[in-house]
Order: sequence, then C-alpha cells, then structure tokens
Amino acid sequence: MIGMTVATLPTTRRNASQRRRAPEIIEAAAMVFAERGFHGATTQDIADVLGIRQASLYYYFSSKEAALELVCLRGVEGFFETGKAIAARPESAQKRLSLLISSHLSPMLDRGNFVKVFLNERQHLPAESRRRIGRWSRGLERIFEQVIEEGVTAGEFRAGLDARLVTLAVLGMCNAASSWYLKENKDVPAIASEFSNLVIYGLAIRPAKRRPTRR
Amino acid sequence: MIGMTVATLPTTRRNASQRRRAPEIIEAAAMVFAERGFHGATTQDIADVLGIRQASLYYYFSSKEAALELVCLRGVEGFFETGKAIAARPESAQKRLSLLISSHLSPMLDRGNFVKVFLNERQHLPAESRRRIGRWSRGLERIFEQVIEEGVTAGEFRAGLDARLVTLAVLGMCNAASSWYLKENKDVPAIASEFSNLVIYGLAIRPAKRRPTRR
DNA sequence: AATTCCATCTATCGACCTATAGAATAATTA
DNA sequence: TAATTATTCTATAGGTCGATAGATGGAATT
Repeated sequence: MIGMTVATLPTTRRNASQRRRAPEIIEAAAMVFAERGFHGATTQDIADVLGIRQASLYYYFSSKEAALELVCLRGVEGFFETGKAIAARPESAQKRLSLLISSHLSPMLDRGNFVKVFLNERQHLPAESRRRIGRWSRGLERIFEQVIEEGVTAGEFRAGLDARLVTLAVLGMCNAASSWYLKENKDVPAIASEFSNLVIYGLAIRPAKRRPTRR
Repeated sequence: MIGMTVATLPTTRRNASQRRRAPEIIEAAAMVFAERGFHGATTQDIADVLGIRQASLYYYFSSKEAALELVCLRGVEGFFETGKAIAARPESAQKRLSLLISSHLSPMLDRGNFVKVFLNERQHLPAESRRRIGRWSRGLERIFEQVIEEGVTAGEFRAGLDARLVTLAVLGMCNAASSWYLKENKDVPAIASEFSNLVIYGLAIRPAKRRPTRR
C-alpha cells in the first residue's frame, strides 16, 4: 500500500518488531499492578517506573484494562499446557501430582508479578477476557482433579477423599506462595519439595494403623 | 450502669447505642469491598446496597479508609484469641492442629465477606492500622508454627520438616477457601475434615515403608 | 537530502469520586 | 406538645485519573 515499488514487499520491509519496548512496558505494569492492585494503581505510577510521560503509555496499550489483560495473559500462559503434558505422562499419580506442584510453583521465579496479578486482579478484567482467561484456570483445576482421581482408582491415594476439595487445597496452597515468596527466604525447589511431601503423604494410603506415639 | 435510679445520671440518659444502623452499614461495606475490592468499590456502591444517599454514609464513618479498617477489624477479630486458646490445650499436636484448621475455617460461615476483605484488601489500609492489624496475623502464624514444631519434638510429626513452610501451606490452603466457598457447594465441616486429614496424614510419621502399589 | 516512520512529548477534556456544609426530616424525650 | 437529638437529604467543592489530539524530534529508509 505505502512505499511499494514493483512486486509485493521487495525491499527489506520494516516489519520488524514494532513497539520494541513493549515487554519492558508490560513488565512495569505487572510490577505496579502487583504492588497496588489494578484499581489502586494509576497509569502515572507505571509511567514513573519507566521514566516516561503518562500519556506515552497509550502508544503501547489502548487502555488500562488492556494492559491488565496483557499482564494476566503472561500470568497464565504455559500453566495449562505444561500441566496437561505432565498429566499425560506414563507415571504414577503420586509422581505426576508432585510434578504438577513443582511446575505450578516454578513460574514464580521469573514472572512472579505476572502470576500474582493474574491471581488477584483477573476479576477486574472486562467480562469477555475474564471468561476467556477463566477457562484456562478451570482447565488446570480439572487436570489436578483428574490426576488425584486416577490416584484413588489406582489405589495410590486414600479411597473416599474428595478430589475437588483436595484440588482446591493444593492450588490454594501453591497460589498463596505468590504473596509471600519474596518476603520469605525460601527457594522454589525447597517449597516444592515440602509441599509435595505434605500432599503426597497426606493423600497416601497409610500402610498400617498405629496409635499416635504416646509419650 | 444502665437504668440506675438515684445518683449520677438522673434521667434515663440516652447513652444507648448511637448509630443504630452501624452494623448494617459496615456489613454492606464488607459486601461491596469483597466483591469489587477496596479501590474498585465506590461509596456510591455501598449506599446503593443500603438504599441511602452516598453522603449519608459519612454519618457512620469518617472516610472510606476508616470503613475498610472497621471491616478488616471484624475480619480478624477472634482468630488470634481462639487460636491461642486451642494451642494451649493439653492435647496432642495432631488434635490441636486439626482444631486450629477447623476454627480457622469456621468464620467463613457467618462473616465470610469480612474475612475475605481482610485477606485481600488489608494492604490498602493506611500505614498505621495496617501494621497494627498485621501484628495479629503474624501472631496467628506463630501459633500454627509452634504447634507444628511441638508435634515434631513430640515425635508426632516427621522430623526435618520446615515448620514455617508448612504453616504457610496450611494457612494458604485455608485462606483460599474464602475465595471459593460460596461458589463450591461444600459445607465448612466437610472442608475442615478433608483439610485436616490431608495435613495430619501429610505431617505424620509414616509407620512403615511400602512401595507404591504396582498394578 | 528528502521522506517516512517510530517514539515520546505537551496540553487538556471530561468523567468520576470522596468528602464537606448545611438544610430537612424523623425519632425520642421532657 | 415542645424541645432536643438522631438520621438522612441536597448541593457542590475539589481533586484525581484515564484517555485523546496533535506537535516534536530523532532514526531509518530511499
């Protein structure tokens, strides 16, 4: 359309990544939203982090809500896919649940703010994108739930447990980490290991009855 | 005190509860804050719930932040005291931890919105009241942590577990319930029972090794 | 060198929201 | 019933914030 010479796109068309600073801008938004919450944060706050003017942000996103959506998308991305891959492995339910816990915790290392914003602020997304993103997280819940049920039918886990409640317990436990892992001095593998032990032993069939160590 | 006959306060001084609707107003605030978050909610939203004018609210609280503080106070009240009482009982650590979990979950029945607001919105309190309220919740964490440590030294729980991480796991698990217990169709005793089992079995010393049921 | 494009800037509008002042009404007490 | 007190109202000030329009300067392209 513009600047065409002869054929289609003969010259080294500058189709290179437009908005080069986009990742930096969205990271700043994640940081500010994580710290103050979506409604508590102002676009001015984001601009301050970047050292640019408030209005300049609108070159990178069309609205504050759009920025939230970008942050939330990076906050969920990968969770469902890796979860699905782990659930499909040919290993014991114990092993798979343990891996699910690890992989659920690991994104906190490199994109903790994104995950935190997704967890706490997704309710403020406009209806449409909220539903879209909500599907991902319900999908992930189903993955956990199913592995737990498989563990029960395989005889690895206690019969009679409520897989739904256990799922909510495990996810609640893991997700809470996003709110304290910066303050506490614990590294992700240590957290994953402690949580896995708690859950795996907690669900396991107890081999023999034994009265609580008196004395 | 009230209804004295002769001496001080000759007439039936109307020292009765001023601001009669105060509990109703603060409940409406809790509901709105729980639903939209502190900054996402407007005083108009609260007034709409009550069917009064926005400005009339200021007869009941001096600022929106003051309303948040009132809600948060009811959201934490009792947790620390009952926790302390349970921890002091002369029972096994298992039993006490189990009771701590139950009692931590039960306020969701009658004041779920207050608890939810405390958990999610306390960060937006003015610095002073945030610190004051923060002390309560750190106190509660210490109670859990100590009971867990006592369980280890008593030989009820696995040696080598990280009591701090387990505390954060248990509280994360329980607190998450405030965000889903209305949607999920689970009653509080069922949740408490499932969570207790998970945690108590998860921490318990396993009586015997047993390889995962192959086939 | 001229042109086009990218990124950021200045300036500002309009909407929304908290909080105050003071009038008006309802309830209670003397 | 009159006086007093409690509650809600109207009106609006004052501030903040998101978003738009259009200008500016620099970099890349031709």
